[in-house]
Amino acid sequence: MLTDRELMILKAIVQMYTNDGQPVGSKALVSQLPINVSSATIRNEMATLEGMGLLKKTHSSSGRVPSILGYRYYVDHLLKPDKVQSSDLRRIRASFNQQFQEIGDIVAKSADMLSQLTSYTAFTVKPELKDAKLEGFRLVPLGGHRVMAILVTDNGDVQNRTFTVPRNVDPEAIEAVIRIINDELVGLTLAEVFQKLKTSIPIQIGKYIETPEGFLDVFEDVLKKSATERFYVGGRLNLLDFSKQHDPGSIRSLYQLMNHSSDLADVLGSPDQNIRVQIGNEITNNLLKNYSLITATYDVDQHGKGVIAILGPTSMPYSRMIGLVGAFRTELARRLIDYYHDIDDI
Amino acid sequence: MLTDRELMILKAIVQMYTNDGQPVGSKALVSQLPINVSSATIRNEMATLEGMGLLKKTHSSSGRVPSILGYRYYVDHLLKPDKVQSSDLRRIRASFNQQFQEIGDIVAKSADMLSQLTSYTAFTVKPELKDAKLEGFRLVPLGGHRVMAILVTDNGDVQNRTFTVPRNVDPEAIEAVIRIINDELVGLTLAEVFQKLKTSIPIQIGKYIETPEGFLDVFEDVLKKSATERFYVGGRLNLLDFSKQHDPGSIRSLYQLMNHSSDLADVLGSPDQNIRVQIGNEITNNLLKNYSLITATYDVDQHGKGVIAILGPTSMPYSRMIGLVGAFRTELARRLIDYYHDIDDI
DNA sequence: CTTAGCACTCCGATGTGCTAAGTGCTAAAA
DNA sequence: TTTTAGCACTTAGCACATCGGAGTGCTAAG
Repeated sequence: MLTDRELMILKAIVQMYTNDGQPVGSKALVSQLPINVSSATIRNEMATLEGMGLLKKTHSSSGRVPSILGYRYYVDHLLKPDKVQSSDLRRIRASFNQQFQEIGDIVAKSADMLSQLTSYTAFTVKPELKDAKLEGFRLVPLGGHRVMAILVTDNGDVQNRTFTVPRNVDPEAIEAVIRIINDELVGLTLAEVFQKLKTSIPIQIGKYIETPEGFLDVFEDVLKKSATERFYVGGRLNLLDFSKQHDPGSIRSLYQLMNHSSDLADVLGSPDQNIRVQIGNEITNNLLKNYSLITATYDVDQHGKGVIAILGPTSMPYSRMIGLVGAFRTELARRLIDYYHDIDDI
Repeated sequence: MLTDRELMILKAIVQMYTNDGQPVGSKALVSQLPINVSSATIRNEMATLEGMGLLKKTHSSSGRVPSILGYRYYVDHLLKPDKVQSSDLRRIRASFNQQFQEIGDIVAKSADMLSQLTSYTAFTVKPELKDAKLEGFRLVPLGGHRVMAILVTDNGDVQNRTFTVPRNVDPEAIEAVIRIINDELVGLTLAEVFQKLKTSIPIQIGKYIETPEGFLDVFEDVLKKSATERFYVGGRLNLLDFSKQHDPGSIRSLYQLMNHSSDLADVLGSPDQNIRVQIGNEITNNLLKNYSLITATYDVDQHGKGVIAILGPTSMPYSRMIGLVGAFRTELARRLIDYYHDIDDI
């Protein structure tokens, strides 16, 4: 168990180090502490904290720096989330205070805002409704041989894609396909839709069109879009500032990671707690082992849950960041609830 | 006027420097030249070339490096475009050899290919048809209060956007609006459409809807999308490799430039010649004054002209790059002509 | 338990010497 | 007149030494 003074020292070291990035020496530390002891005493304490694995040195005669464990302890026991600055809150609200036409726009904007407020890289994920249902499907002829397929799900998502119809397909056949899809699939959950697409639907469509695969591919494609295009990244460039690793190779891999939504899904996961802080090698993905990740869910009532996250250096000012993420998630949830209220039938 | 030997030396220096990036000294140079002279002779020649401003030194006793003027001379008089490697040609064709659903996809893919082939950053611009005509306009109800607006132009461009209809608007009014737009605007050039949107249309629509501004904004928004979403960037990350300026500030500004299509339009311009090479400060934009830009148009017959470009270091291997850009532009043009052939009515 | 004092360590800045690669110049050779 | 060998000179880059400052651990006394 840690003594009160040890706690105080650990806390002070984390805060000083996250502020100016310099290893903290005993002299500098003693001048900041509210107690009156000599630097030698501090040195003894720091040595025991180091013995417990909470601090470490960058070289044999350097000041102390928190270890991963030290950050962990600080975050779990010492930290109190900062109240978010009112100017920040105003910025958030102002950015939400415009007319958005799609959920995606709001969530994308959120990633940008969050990255600006933190100067780090931010991720946002649209709310996922596990049992989202297919609400509507349209095929709109565009002239020539092109048709746009539009798919609407009951969580408000709209996806579309244009495609070219082979010349030998009869317009009536297309009508029939639309009818089949609307009769058979609308109202089902996406999982059920995928299921039926593999089984009964191809047979039914086959009665009208010789090669139903083309159509089904398009349909499946749009469905998948709806399932995967949920991730937004803001402040990619900030990575260049806070990343210590200046070798181009790992920076590249990081950027590739950010463009790959399935990898992002792995990294972000679905945090069970409300706000999760992962530090250094606690993050499962090896590329991120020198960074810290703060993840939080936001809850849009019956419209599911989404995720927001920020990625920064392990030496980030956790209390400010956690406060910010906490405030942001409630603002975002509120905004989305408003949005759904506007588009839903009453 | 330059002597033959001076030309030979200039050419060799540019080629050696663009190959390995090291300043070229008289000894190294003499060993590469087909003529039998001593290094002292070369030194004298290099001194005169430097006097003419075609070469420069990085420090008082360093080897020579081409100046902007030297590159210019090389590109204008000495260079012969490389025949593109057959393996590269195969890669290009393979990447085009799939079914694309939209022109934008082809052009975007081109930016990626071009950046991969060159290891630089590549830009592509969709063909622009100055007098593109509005070919169709659709409003598709999506359920709830949402409607998708779709706009098709006769150069094959499709743009869409969903929006929310105020509750108090009558479905018949929407029908009327669609009719008006189709009667009055379809078939006109985009410029004419913009014109009418400011004048007669609001009055006509005003008969059916109290606040026509909302509708017109949406319509105008989609129109603008069609006009501005023409730029694609590939290989952004390559910039990290070939950029000498490692200060984060200027890298940031460059990335911002790349995300700003109107700035890109300025930089790329509309090259009058077929392939234009701009070196260093010849590029109008100051951020790019340490790079070189190779721009080329491609011609899709009656469907307009587009632009492709690569951005790399001033010390790029020009002959290979120019050969590549030349080949790529014809491949891309061919592919797009095919595409239009497929979607157009025959 | 605390503290002053001291020996010790390491980083970083500064400076030195050396080498390799290159230059310009000169005077002789072609 | 052009070319060349030779030589003095310059510079970057590297290895190496030096030294002050910031920090530590340890010890012995308070």
